Amino acid sequence: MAGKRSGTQSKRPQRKSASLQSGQEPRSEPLLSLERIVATAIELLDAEGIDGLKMRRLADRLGSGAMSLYWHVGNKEEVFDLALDSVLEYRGLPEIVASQDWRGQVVHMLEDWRAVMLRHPWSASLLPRRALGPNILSRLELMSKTLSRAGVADADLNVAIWSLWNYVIGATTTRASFDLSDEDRAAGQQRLTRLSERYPTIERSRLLLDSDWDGVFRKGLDFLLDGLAPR
Amino acid sequence: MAGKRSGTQSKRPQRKSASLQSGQEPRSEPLLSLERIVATAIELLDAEGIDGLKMRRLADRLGSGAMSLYWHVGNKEEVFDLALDSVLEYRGLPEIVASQDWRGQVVHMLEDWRAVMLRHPWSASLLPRRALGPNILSRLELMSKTLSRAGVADADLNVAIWSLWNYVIGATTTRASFDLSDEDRAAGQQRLTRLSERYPTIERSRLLLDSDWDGVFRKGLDFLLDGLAPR
DNA sequence: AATTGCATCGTACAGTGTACGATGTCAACT
DNA sequence: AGTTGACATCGTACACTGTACGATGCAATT
Repeated sequence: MAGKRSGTQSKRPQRKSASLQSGQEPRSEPLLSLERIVATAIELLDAEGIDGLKMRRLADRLGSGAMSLYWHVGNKEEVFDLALDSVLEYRGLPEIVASQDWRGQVVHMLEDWRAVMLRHPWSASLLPRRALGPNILSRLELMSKTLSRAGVADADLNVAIWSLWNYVIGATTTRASFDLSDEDRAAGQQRLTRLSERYPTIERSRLLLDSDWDGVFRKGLDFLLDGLAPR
Repeated sequence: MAGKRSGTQSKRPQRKSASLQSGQEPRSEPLLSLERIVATAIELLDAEGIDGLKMRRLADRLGSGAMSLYWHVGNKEEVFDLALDSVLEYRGLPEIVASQDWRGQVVHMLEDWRAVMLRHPWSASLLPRRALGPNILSRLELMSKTLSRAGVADADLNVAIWSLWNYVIGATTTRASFDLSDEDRAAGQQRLTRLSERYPTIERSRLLLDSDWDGVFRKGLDFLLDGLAPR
């Protein structure tokens, strides 16, 4: 086995989860905290992409030494996990959740999801290979509840959820991978037109060039929902 | 700009594409060749995962020095690109392609796609962040052609293709991320049951535990196809 | 024999994540 | 007041990574 991933609990000092019961402030500004680390990591990821996140650079932005981070965090992978889950927190709109239009709710939840991941393109390519954090699970839970209340039978529930999940994940990761730099984009287009005679159908429909991503997402989602629960 | 990605053509020596017209054997066994490098890289990826592919280890397996690889390959990223595209080559079954059952064809192509990516789990997490190679484009082209022949209007073609693509990508990446080591699996399950009171619906449907992945994939795909082209 | 292009390799370097221990800080207890 | 000990920060060091650069061998051609 080559597995070297550490479990959920490490034997590191690792910092206790919040104060036990001595409910007093940590005096003034902690200088370093999990929240600040994660927030700054997200900034850095947004600005520099997935390969731009280095522990030293993160520490620089925080005005601390590199090794100081390891008091709050077990390793770099944990930073990725926390950043990903943090970004995916669902700030649900109560008025929509309270409505009876379950289809509208589902569409809203999924479009919100997609919007978040497109705002932070690194999250799309990270999601497939990281564990499920609490915010991700919350989104799944909320979706389950909505579908269940909408009358989807328990037997079909898992199929419905996974289908929608798959669709969103696929759509965002694909979309994110097309959000490359202009340089890459130009190179890709050049390569494609050079090979256009080998892919005539794709070329004709201009599949890769001018797809209306938002519209395509919405229409495909409608098709999927039609299949899941014909109206 | 932090972009350091190289374009399609590098100014490296890089090896000419096949022999020009002096059609003679390169004497005996080339010891090193693009094909052998890619094949060995796939072996290594299968065995050690995405982080297990190091240039030195790859060279060891090939019985060569590390730097020798760079004659055939521009950089490590190119190895990923080649391995990914190589694995995704479609060995279509003519009898199925020739049939008139377009829905069967589509299902077959997508299940084959999924099977390939589950056989090489690293490919699932790689696909979202790499460029589209010729084999991937071929698969898209074949799908386009099939759907087009099936009577899907040009206006709906892109929606249909992207929806199916999204579904497959999402399903395989999700599935692959659940194919962790037993250790991780145990830790995840433990964490989930510990938090089960916060996710009652998920817990009840056992969404994360005993989903029948193959069945779910097939059923969801049927739903999607129903929506795309009601029978 | 000399040249030329192909292919391989050894060495070296600039980064990377992080192990380890030293050091500072502050609240609580004696 | 003095001591302790948990919390938090940091400097240094190391193993390991991708790969730039130049030396070296080798076959075919001149």
